[in-house]
Amino acid sequence: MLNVRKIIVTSALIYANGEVHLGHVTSTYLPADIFVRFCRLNGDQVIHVSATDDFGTPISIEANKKGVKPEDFVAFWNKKDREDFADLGISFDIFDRTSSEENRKLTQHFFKKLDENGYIYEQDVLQPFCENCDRFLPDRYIKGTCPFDDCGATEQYSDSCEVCGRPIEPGAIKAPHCAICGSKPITRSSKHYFFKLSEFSNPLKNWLKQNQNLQLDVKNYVLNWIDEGLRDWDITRDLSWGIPVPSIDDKAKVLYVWFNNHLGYISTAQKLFAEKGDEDGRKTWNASAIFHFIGKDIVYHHYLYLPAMRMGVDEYKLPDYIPTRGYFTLQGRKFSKSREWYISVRDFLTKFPADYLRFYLAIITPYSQADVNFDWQDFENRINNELIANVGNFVHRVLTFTWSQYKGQVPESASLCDVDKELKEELVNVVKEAATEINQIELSKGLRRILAFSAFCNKYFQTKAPWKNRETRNTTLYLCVNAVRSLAILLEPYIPFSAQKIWQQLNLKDNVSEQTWDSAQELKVPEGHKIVKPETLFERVQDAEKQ
RNA sequence: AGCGGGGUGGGGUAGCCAGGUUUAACCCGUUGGGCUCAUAACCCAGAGAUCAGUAGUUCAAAUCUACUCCCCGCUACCA
Repeated sequence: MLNVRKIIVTSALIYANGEVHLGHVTSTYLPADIFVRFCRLNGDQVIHVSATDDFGTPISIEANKKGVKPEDFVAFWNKKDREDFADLGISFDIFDRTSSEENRKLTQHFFKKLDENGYIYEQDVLQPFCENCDRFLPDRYIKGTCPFDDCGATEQYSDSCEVCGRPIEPGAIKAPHCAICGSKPITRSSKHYFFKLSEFSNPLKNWLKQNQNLQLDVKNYVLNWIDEGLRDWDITRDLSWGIPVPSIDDKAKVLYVWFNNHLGYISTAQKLFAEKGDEDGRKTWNASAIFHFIGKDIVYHHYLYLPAMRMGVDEYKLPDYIPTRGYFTLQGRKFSKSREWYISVRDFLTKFPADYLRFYLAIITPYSQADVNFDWQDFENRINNELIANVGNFVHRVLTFTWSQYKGQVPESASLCDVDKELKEELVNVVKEAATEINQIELSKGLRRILAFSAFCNKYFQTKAPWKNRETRNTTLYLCVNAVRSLAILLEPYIPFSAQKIWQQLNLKDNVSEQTWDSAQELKVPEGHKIVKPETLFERVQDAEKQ
């Protein structure tokens, strides 16, 4: 292990105004976590970074409505999100917030640098203004009637209609009124800062073309976007909840959330490095492979704004990978909180173990922008047939056999027959092949490969029939117990809680997460080792379809 | 509308980017058999698909190209 890989993995920041739901988990947090856990087993120097995205109009409005300070509002969600992630086994090395001191500083630093380098300019824009509230009304501070004749829904935000789902052009909304007090806004001029995104068209194009790690479909999508012509980007808002624009004295003007939130990846990683005594976080950042896991709803921000800003400042390297996954649907219908068609992590965990969710989502989520459908019947089938009947069954039959026939002591191995040797070869193959898939972020394929190994083990056990072949059963069980240990390691990235349970039933030292991936191809459980009394690993799922 | 993704045995999917190594794979369901260590779990054998349609490229296409039909998603000043 001379060349230890240095890896920084970030999960897209969750907006601090609501609970973690299955959509977030599917596209971002679970894939990132599986990958990170694998890297840890693999001996890489890896950190998993995320944070809550604390600023912006919606938070400002909601805090206002509830009569609490935005600071307290986001602190509440930060705590709640942490708990949800922890219970799901999402293992962050640091989970911070974009409103941290570190991120404020870095954001202002970026603004100043971009300004110095000539990428920022001022321009007056006409903004809706509420005279009653004495404030400008950005984004979602305006509500009105959907302008499409066939819809006409009332009380819609001015940017898009929740009822018909169509985006609304600025200024097109009918009967506009202030979302706070309801009065009719007037138009007033306001000075805004713009980032010259348009100047980065060519550098962005070159970077996209030259980076071989980006998904082809996403890359083409973004390249098309660039060809249509990039517009400069308004990076300020007339709002008090945010990071102030440095060097101006207007407290009611802050930097746009999308200007600062992705800088949270860097500031948070640096904070962690500093805590570990590494004061030159920039150097470490630039020496690492950078992975930003995201959902396809934020492709623009991560493939255009983020790299352009880093290019403009030229201090922090660009991402190497931006694993992007698709939209989440529930029973074939679009996931939507406002239409009450969604499942939160918290709700799910009151009904089923975290590993069931991890397993199911991991196996149905491809490495592409294709949408992922959560179906309760399918969930039940896969858990019962692919997790329990395959993995659970193999582990359980081996351990209970060892317990009842050998009083829990792993028997001694004799010479290996061809079938035994085949099992040993399969062990080496699965360790290598699953690692290849996971390294390519093909997490679903990696899991399928491991399941194929488990199925192979069941077949092996059946073929060897240790319950009647007394002369070979010692060797059979010796190999099978070792295969169980290997499965625990291989499955740890996917189902860490269950993997640890298997580890404990095997009565092995330390935690399964502290093992090395490659050790899974070895037969490390010694002859004569004593296991503990096995217990059922998984409960079958019955009638998953409710809610 | 533009762009992107998809249409594979009864259901759900993989394979397609790097065409032949596939007699098209996997899970469910289904037919018959076996086993009884194991959570009605496990194993074996079988039935069932001209890979949406049409036309091409090629010695060879589910895989590449063009067009057509259907489904879904995205569209920057919305996190």
